[in-house]
Amino acid sequence: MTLAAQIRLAAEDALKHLFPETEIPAGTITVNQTKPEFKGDYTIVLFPFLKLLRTKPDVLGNQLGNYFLEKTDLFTEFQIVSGFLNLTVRDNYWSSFLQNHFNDPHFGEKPKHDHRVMVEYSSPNTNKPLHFGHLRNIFLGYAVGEILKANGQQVVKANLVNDRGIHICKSMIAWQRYANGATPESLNTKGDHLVGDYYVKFNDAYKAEVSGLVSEGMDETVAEKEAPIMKEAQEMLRKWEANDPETKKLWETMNGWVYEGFHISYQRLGVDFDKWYYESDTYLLGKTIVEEGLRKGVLFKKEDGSVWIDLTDEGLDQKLLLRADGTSVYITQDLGTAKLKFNDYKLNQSLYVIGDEQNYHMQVLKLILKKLGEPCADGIYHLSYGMVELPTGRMKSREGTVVDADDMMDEMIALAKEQTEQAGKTEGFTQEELDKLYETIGMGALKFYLLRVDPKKKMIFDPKESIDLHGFTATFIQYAHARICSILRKEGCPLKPDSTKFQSLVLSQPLAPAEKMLALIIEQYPSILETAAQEYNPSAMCNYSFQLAQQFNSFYDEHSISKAENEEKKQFRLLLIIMTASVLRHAMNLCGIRLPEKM
RNA sequence: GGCCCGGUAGUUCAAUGGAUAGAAUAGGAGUUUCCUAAACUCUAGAUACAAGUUCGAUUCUUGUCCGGGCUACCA
Repeated sequence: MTLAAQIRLAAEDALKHLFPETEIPAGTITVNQTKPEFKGDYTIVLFPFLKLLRTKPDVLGNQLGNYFLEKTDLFTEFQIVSGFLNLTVRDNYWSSFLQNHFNDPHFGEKPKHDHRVMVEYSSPNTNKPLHFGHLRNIFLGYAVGEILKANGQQVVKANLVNDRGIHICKSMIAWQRYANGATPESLNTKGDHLVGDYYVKFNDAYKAEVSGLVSEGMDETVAEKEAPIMKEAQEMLRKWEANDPETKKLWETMNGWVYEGFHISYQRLGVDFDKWYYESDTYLLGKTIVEEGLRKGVLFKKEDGSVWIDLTDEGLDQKLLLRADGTSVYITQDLGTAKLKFNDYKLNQSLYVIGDEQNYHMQVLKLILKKLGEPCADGIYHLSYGMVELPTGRMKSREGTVVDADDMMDEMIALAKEQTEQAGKTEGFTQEELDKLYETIGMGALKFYLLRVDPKKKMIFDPKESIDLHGFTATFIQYAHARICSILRKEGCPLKPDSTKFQSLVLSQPLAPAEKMLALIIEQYPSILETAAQEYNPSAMCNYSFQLAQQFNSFYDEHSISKAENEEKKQFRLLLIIMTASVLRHAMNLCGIRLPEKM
């Protein structure tokens, strides 16, 4: 149990003893870290109890404080400052805490339990390569999955590939028209980029045909429907749905190219999936659910035969579920897929990492399932995140302002190389080690940059200046970690040392503020990890890791480890930095960020 | 029009209803005979506006203003 939780329990216990008549409502006990300008380590806020217990802050503070000193072994003293009870934690608490946990590479994790959750993320279309906006989704989904795992949940990471539809047909048509049989091999291109290029070519040709028709006097909206290339694409989609062998073959070939490209990108991004769903398998699902809904009277049929649900009670509109011709729409297949997921894995919960422009869609999806009485409805959670925008606004493929994901990775790694060389830190590395280091630094910076912000907030990305390797970055944390490793190497102390070595440590001298603060921050890690899981928020891990690295740097500057004042101090500080490194590694690893031992 | 989300230093981000609103970066001033200066120390700078609830509001409620998203028989 974390110290803050222990203090909360102790306070609860004290209040029960001191005021047996009064019931203290849950949640009224607030325990905070003491502000640096006051003496003490943790603070209990007294205000909420004053009215309830009809007492004064000084009186209550003294009662509580004395009770703690008498009944627990946690504190050495307390101060009362205007309604706040500031508690000073016994130094030996920190040393024994470190001795108990420094050797545990899983510090902060929770035991496994049988809560099954699926995290669906990435879910790309197969008509174009991944871009910068997708990266936020991918890192977020991966990190949330890992964070939930560390909290003991059974996680299935899933990718639902949108592999069919008119957009894919557009690429196929353009390829047929213009490619002359070109393949990724013949052009020496990544397959996803090749297919994306023909998607762009389609749009160019389409635009040209429309403006041609307009100049011949056709109305623009009519021209948009009548352009031959668009009609070809629609015809191709019909053939696909009719299982035309030739169309299917081309579709399989081109999708195959895209998957090869995606797999390279995913591997480089360091993310993985336990389950792949393909829309070509799932797009017909959902119709049976609709039929059942009709039988139950939850849905209704209009005169033309189309099927609807009325959500006006919930402040929403009526929503179409089946067209008049009986074909399904987007949300119909989502209903089916939602149920499929729960059946496949007996899930308790199903997370969808999807951009916030689909908030309404996801709300409707959940609501419909609820109205249909599907048990999976309650487990559905939309992990909504804000768009990544450029200073000039949204990225638009039509305007060519999309930042390609592969390019972005290359640029970051190049930046890492440049900065490392500039700082003259390449000595003592082989070329192979250097390349690995640049990748670690570049990818780390990219991931941290996208994860450090609260997911639900939209973020602005300025390709020219946004990404820095100084300040609130992964590099800062990586550097602190490398420094620790360097010290440990020189001290002949392995990263995961023998736990018997430090067992005899007893403090005879008071801890310096920088030492104590570092231990205090480390001790909070389990509660940070828990909160990050509850809120599905990896930015908590980033903020925390940065704070920890920052405190380490201050400590490092002020106190020497190798030349500590005496052996006792040296032992304590070694424990401190071993655990600092271990927690940093753990926290960043959950975000997919690696920390080098040397940089 | 309706619904949803956001508005905090010049900029990018923090702050379970708690003390004098924290960082980073850009700006100013310093630190290297000593474990990695990709670091450290000091300095200056912000809650859009107005009411309300509260001992206490960046946080909760309402209204106004600004920005974004959604509101398809597209996926």
